[in-house]
Amino acid sequence: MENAVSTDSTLSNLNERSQQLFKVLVEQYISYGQPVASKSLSNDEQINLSPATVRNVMADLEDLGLIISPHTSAGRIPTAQGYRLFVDNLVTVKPLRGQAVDKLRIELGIDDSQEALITRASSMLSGMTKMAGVVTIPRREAVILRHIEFLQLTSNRILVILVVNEQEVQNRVIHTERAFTDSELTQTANYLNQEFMGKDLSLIRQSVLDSMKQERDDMQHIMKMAIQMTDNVVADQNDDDFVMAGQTNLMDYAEMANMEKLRQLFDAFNAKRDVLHVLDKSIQAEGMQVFIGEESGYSAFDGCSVITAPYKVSEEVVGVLGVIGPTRMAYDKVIPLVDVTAKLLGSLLSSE
Amino acid sequence: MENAVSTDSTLSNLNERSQQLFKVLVEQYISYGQPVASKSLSNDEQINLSPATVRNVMADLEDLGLIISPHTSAGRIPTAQGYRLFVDNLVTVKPLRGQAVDKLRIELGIDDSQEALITRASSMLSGMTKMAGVVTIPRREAVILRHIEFLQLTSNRILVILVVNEQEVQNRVIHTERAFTDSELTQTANYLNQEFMGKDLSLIRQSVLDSMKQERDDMQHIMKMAIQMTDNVVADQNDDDFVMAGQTNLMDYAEMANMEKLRQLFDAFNAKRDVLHVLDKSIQAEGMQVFIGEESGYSAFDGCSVITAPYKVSEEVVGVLGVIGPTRMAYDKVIPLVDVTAKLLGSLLSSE
DNA sequence: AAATGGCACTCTTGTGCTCCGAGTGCTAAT
DNA sequence: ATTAGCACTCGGAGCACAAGAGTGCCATTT
Repeated sequence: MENAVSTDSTLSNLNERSQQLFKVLVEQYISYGQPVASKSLSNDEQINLSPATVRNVMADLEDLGLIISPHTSAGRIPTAQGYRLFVDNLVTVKPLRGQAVDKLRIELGIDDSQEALITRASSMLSGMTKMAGVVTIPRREAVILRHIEFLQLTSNRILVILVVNEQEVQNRVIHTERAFTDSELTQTANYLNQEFMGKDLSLIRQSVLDSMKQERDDMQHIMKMAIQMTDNVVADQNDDDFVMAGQTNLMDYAEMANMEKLRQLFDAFNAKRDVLHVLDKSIQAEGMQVFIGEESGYSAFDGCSVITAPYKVSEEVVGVLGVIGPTRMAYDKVIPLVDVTAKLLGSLLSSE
Repeated sequence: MENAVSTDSTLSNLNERSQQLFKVLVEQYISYGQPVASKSLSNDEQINLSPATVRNVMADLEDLGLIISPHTSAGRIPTAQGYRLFVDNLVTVKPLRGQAVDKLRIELGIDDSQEALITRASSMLSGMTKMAGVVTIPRREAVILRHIEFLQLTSNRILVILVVNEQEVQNRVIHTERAFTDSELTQTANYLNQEFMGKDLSLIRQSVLDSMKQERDDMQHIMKMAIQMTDNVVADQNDDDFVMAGQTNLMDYAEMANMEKLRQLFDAFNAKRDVLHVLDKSIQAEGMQVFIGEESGYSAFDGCSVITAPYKVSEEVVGVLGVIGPTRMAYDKVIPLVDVTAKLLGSLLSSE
């Protein structure tokens, strides 16, 4: 994890007891949402210390920047740094019971189309956590051409239909300088289909470019179009998309009461760019990620945590899913849920 | 308009002066968002009455249910009923200057694809009003077949690609009982293309059903599929969709400060159903509509007004667009804006 | 030396009170 | 019919005060 170093060095400043105390404090705060007082910790059955002693420890924790006091006569709440330490080293995740996993699998499994599956995964994440769920549309590295077809619309507009990866249909209108006859179009399509069916688009692009050097001039233009088209498709893959559900759940949290902040958050959701960027980090890390508060680098997300996990189809990472909620969330439950959902989604997509 | 009767009968209870007074009151409230006091009205240059006289009139207006006082020592604000009267009979709309219309046209015109056009229209509505804009995806009554194509995926899954209305591409996977050969599929596609290109889908459906009675059994199955497909396309048209922009603008209005209400509103936006239903009313009325507060029949929209206008492609209504904002909005400016945008969008879609 | 009891101190929260200003409704005068 | 005048109501701001929650620190205990 990125903050491992600083987190670990902080950790080495803490003896067993302080860690335990801190852990309980975070857990209590997560449960009740109120600043935690020394007395309240002292009452905890896991802790056999007087409030006064607890206060001494808390003072240390505060010096280390793990907790902070909203005001003199309030208890302490964890800082972003505190959450980081908690999540990286202290949280005891509560794995889902097998039964619950089965339930998830069944609920997810009832959809057949890929799109429905993604949507459902997203709304399940949101439903189970009462926060916002997000799932990216899967993107395979390889884009395999299955079929290409040209259709003349008007004299200088041609509709290109491209079937890739089993059943994704892409289409785009291309403007040409001169009119083509139907037979020219059919011929070109046939050529491309015979030559390149089953091949990867990026390979095709290269081949076509090469062959254009010796090809007769006639075809040049239409070939260029095909190239252009494949570029478009590949580009489309990049500004990929995600499905989000349960954004409005976030409105129910007290920490989101600030309308200005809430608006920034929802704007970020709509603009997609920032969310996408955060999700991207997770796909690159190839493992579960927890972003706490502004760590993600976007001010819209401060006060929020994002928990993500990439999902795989046949050993290849094709997407990410996750949950977005207030920093004060039940990490112990959400982390395994995201983990399991990613695995389930991957396996369901593979078996499709 | 639906409430014309009750509105008119209220109107007949009001003399010229009361109407004028009421109109100014609503205008002031819309401008400043504060309850309007008798003194404030009396100061207005259009009104030459003492505060005391104004108070007498206001008392009448209150008896008629047009205005209400939040508490004793506050001014008056319009009720939903009051807004209704104002919008139906009193508002002086401020038509957009020709220059502004040109600007709109140019900004809208820079997009070429239909989808981009719709999206842009929606965000322009939201941008200009600082409220939420909404535009339904256009739906033509007639669905003209341009091209159909079958593509075998696996032995019992066939991908049907349908090009309709110039450049909309629809596709769907159909499960079959037996495998078809490529030539069977090509043959069927050719047959359908030759026979039905340029025809309306619903006609095709009927023709195919008829011809199936005498056609050889072989084709039966694949024909059924084609029917099924066209049904799907038509059905898709019905559970139509809209594009919304600027929802978050609404968060900035004081009247939306209640988180619970806000959530209901956003939930309604996400569920789409209620919004769609309100928009539907407008498409049926074939003219501009103003829904005030709960008039729309959905509690999620109370405190909000929805202003809609249908838009036409070659004389036929194909969609609706509109603006959603707080009941307290500048009707005099928003109404003409929605009107003009609908006309512009219609003409741009026609000329595509 | 570590843990704790005790205590002074700080800060928030809630309550009750007063005062002021805004606006109304009514009545009597024009 | 209009208006001036006036009593009345209500919300909001300001203030003082008490109660309660927690802390920090020191002196004491273990």
